[in-house]
Amino acid sequence: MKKKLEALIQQAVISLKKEGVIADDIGAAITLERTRDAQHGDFATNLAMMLAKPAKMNPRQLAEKLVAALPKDSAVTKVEVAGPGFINFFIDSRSQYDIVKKVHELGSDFGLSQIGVGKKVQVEFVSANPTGPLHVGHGRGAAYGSAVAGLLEAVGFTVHREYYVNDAGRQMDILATSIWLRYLEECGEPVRFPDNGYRGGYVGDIARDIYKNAKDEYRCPIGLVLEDIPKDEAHGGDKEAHIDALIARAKSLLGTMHYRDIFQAGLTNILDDIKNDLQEFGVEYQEWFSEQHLMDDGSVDLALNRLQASGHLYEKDGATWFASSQLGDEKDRVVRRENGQYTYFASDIAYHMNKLDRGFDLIIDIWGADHHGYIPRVKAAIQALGADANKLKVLLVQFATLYRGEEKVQMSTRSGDFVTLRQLRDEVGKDAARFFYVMRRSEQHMDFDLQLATSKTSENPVYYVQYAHARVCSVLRQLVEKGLPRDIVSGMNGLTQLAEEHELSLLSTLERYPEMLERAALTHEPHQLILYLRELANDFHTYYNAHQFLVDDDKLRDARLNLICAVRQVLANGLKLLNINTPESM
RNA sequence: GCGCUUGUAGCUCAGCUGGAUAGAGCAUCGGCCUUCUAAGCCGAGGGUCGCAGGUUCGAGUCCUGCCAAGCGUGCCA
Repeated sequence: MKKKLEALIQQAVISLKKEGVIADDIGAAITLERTRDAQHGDFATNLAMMLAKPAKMNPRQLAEKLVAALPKDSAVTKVEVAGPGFINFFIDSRSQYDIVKKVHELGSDFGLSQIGVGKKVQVEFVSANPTGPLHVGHGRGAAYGSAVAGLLEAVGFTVHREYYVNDAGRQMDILATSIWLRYLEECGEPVRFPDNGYRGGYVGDIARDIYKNAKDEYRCPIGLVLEDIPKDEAHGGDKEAHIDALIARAKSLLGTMHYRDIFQAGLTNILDDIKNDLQEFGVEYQEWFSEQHLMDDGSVDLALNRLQASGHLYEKDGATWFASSQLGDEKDRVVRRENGQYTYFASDIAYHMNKLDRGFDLIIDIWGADHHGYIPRVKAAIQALGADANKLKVLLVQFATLYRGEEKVQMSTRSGDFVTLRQLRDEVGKDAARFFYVMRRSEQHMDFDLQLATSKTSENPVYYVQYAHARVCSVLRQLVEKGLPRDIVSGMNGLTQLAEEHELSLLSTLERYPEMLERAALTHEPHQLILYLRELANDFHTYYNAHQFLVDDDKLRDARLNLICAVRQVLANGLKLLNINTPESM
């Protein structure tokens, strides 16, 4: 209907141009929107006001001329000029009934569109370091990322969901060393745990597993481990130097093979946990991409060679720098340290080169908002590799600030003091967690009160939407219990009986679903979908309280049942897209 | 200091990319169950859209300057 009206308006503009009322060269981007107030009809355009100035005409006069030039259409009952120059369209309510048939015919396909067909999009999200279990901050990225991916798929894009596994680098060494020290404790060595080590209980769990299987195989006397190690922070030293020395010591005492055993035990264990966690959260990936793999297959070298060849690298102070400041970054960045090691950024350049080489039309990275300063350098890298920086779209997710009632919860991965995603799921369930996470705009700060969210009796909006779905199911059960017949075809033929205000309102909300979905997908804003579902549920609950569905009049009953079944279908389509359950009873 | 983001009802947040009288959920107050599930519905109160200018027919939305908060500003990841 919206597209139809836009076409009509376009024709009116063309004919006015032919008459010379408006100059040919005036651009006319038609903005047609649904009215908020029923007095303003169903759709309205501000076109006359937009064109008034270039056409040198009074907006209301121009609006009158536009209306006069508008081709007749049976679906449009009235067109009027209002206010400062709005053109309001009133739609024949009979044409609105078609939506019920359409939903019924298309079923779970209703709302899908084709605008993304033929385009490949990569969505990389979560990508938390495998140094510990996912916490509630990652949960938001997971819910948001999978919702964005789902939306893009719904409008036709081919979506590749990917998790970048940071399985190389210093953090992983710190983890491995932490595990080894816990293991030594298990062996009975009097270990003093480093301030900068990973203190979470899972580290000890992994260490105990290793001890159970290997006994003393990896054991070294603690005296040897600590010999000549610089002081830790608690003793007036530098915690970074302390842990780095411990890592080096672990490697030298254990030897390459044994060190790798510990390292792998940590990586495998934690990564499996993350995979399992996300799966239970309803998040699926097409690919888990290993950073180490980029190192091993020479991609990092290749990427740097390409930057070297195009003149974007230089040497200074013994390190290799990327001249990103020439491509919009604040300053140049080191890619290879003085000690010969690549920086994290170097492998990230290689990773994005890899993404580009895979031929995606659009690359979406979803990051925590604390990484926003990183965007210019990655975009610079993409440009330096000869690609269009606009191919990369970085979406930021603000971390949720956690509260327990009034008290703010401090979180630190290192200290192990954090609420895990799994804990959250156990307490509030997958559905509530997903819904809650995606309810707000992603770049918006979000206060997450655990007491409220973990309270079973809390007024959680997800129940509100699910309840509407369950209620329709319940009505259909009642129909059977009362032994009443249902004739879908007759109901479709009798849709025009649905003239109550609540019914017309539902029809128009249903019709909005596809365009809402398209917008939510293209703007990467799943909260639009949540908002819509709450609105649809609200319309339904209001209708439910105002009118009886299982009335004696067969025709009317059939029509109403068809309407509420369409509501149920759309609720289900939206909830499934968000991977939230659609209970038949509650 | 500089950069990015945010500032809307007591609280948590929407606001369709510049439109008509700024909305919803909690919370507060008042109503609705012998009738398809009250996890629901109806109603009321509650606002200097951080502040001050500017752009124009029209600004919560755009531009500038302040104020406040968060994050970033490593040869960390």
